[in-house]
Amino acid sequence: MPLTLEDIARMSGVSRSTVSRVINGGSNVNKQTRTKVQSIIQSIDFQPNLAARGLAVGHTKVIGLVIPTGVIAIFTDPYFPLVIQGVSAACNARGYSVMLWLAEPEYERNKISQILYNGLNDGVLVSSMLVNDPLIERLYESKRPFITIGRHPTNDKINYVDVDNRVGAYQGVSHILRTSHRRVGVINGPRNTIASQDRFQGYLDALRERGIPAIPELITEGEFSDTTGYHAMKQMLPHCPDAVFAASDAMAIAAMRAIHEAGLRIPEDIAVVGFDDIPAAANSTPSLTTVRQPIQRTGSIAAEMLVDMIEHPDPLPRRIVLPTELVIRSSC
Amino acid sequence: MPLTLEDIARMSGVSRSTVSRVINGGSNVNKQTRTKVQSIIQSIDFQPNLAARGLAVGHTKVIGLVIPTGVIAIFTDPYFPLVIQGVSAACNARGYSVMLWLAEPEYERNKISQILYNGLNDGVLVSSMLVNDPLIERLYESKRPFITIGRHPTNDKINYVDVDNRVGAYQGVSHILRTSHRRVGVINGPRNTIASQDRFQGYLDALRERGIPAIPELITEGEFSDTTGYHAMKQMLPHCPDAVFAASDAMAIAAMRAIHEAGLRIPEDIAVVGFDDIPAAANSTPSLTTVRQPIQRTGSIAAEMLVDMIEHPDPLPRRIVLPTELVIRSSC
DNA sequence: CTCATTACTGAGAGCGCTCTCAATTCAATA
DNA sequence: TATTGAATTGAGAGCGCTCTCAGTAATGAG
Repeated sequence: MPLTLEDIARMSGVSRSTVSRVINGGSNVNKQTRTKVQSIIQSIDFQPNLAARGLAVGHTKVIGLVIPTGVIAIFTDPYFPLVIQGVSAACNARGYSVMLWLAEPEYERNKISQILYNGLNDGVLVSSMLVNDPLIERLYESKRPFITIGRHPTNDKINYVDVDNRVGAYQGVSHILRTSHRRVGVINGPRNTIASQDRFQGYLDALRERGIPAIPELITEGEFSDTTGYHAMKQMLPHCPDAVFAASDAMAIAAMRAIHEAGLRIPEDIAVVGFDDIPAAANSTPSLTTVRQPIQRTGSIAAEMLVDMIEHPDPLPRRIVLPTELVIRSSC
Repeated sequence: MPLTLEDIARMSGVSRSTVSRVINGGSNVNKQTRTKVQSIIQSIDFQPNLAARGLAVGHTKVIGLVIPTGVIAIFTDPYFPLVIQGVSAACNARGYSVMLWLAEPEYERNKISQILYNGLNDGVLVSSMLVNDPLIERLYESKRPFITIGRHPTNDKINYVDVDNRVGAYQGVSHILRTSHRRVGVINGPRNTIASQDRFQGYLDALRERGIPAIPELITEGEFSDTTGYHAMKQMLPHCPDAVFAASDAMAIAAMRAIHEAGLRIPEDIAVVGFDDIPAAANSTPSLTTVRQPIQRTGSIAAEMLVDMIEHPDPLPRRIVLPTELVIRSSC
């Protein structure tokens, strides 16, 4: 049986109110009383019941982190783990805890409410923006604090932190084009993801800028994962690309495998550029030229923004787009 | 402002008690009253405050998942993500939520208590057994329900689910020895991890069984991650191993890279066997022979055991050791 | 010595829920 | 019609905490 405030009060000969005051750093406590109570708390290693406190004060210092699973091959590439780590670190630093919801994408109405209104979290972070995610609509209507990781395609009232996917992809593809490649294929991410769409736009931007037409046979799609990237590349290979831009490093590395297996050289026969700059990118053979995005930082910034929103409720827009960076290595 | 039971009661012309009854499936409710209240709840999409309920009933249907970070290069290999996924899936199925604690390994006493006694979770799951983890001691003293993922080295009263690391490693190394390799190197995991120690024992078991002495120069250590595996292999190479057993696939794949860079062939010059069977193992070149462990399943079983413990408190020991499986591919 | 002021402390209501217990209704039986 | 018991409902305490408010003690000014 965990002890309660009342127990501590009894043990130190004061009232529950006073114990509460010393725990919460209240100012009106006699020095002696304070140290006495504190020492008892220390010795017994007392921890107040957060559910009760939450009930009383109206917030719990817990945030929900929602990651839609299923659609994208979650956890096959290290994107989400890094996001989680970033979120977790920022929360810990601010005294918040994180509740993890790996949610099926076909949320039932009920499940959504459970996430939003359970009285257990003060706000919600949604990672991976899906096109037409019902959760977001509900979240928006609910007027509760939330931040999305990834921009919303249409509703510009929604606060988010995102990475400049379009410009990032543009940088990557521009780098390819700089070296006189003409048949530049692309392995898109899943179509139902805003990030994929943005990266694809960046690809088109770069081509358009140089007046190079996109070649339909060289446009393929994966799900950010190794396996799907591999198959996409296999499918593209017969149409003789001389370079490929993949929307994730996991797919890029898998594509390189497919290229090697076809007996072609990288970058001589086909140049490859990825997106993410995961640790494996530097270690592939050849090392992967890629567009770096600050994944972990995205997570922590999102968490910080959310906490900020929770603690200072105001209608100020909070939106951040982080820059990407082209990392040139050997694959292009 | 979220609605409360009282609001629903007012709206449907009954008392708070009755609303509570219909929400919790209480039996003594008039059919008409029930449907009426239910329809109101539906229409307004009411969700009871779980913190309040938790206070009242004494449990929250939340479990804590603790993953020590820092020591091991968490999230560089997909072990933890898979565990998380398994845990999350099992919890969702049972109506539980999971609270994630990526804890610094040098937990301060205080932080530990916060995890244990915050009144927010009904039990705790600890992944990755570290040698002498203070958290475990505290957890054990606390008498609260908890399960560790990975066995405890000494205290046999602690409930856990583990994988048979020792036998797994034995299988892997035996496979190596079957093909007349004599200079079998090993890349251990971090020494402060029970799993690493067990795998190393398995390695020694296999050698001993065939009367082959271990060669100190061929015993190296990494931290389960790519980079550390690569360096360990580099370090071992001058001592001419003819095979290597790595305690994780991430390290095995990195080792293969080091071997290739040294101009040696796999498996002709050096055979390689890994541990885990992560997706990348099947896709490496050559494809990696490895010892498969059911990571995700470990997570869900652990979660189920914990929930079981929470809901049926009894002193029965709950301990499961899952088998591993040798997956023979091209690298050995 | 009186009164005002400050410093400190405790009582008690209330957060939103559950659950026991007593009250009420209603049909069935005598 | 009176009586019984089951079915249904509401009142109210209590979960562990915070926070307001009133009370008490200590201090200083007049």
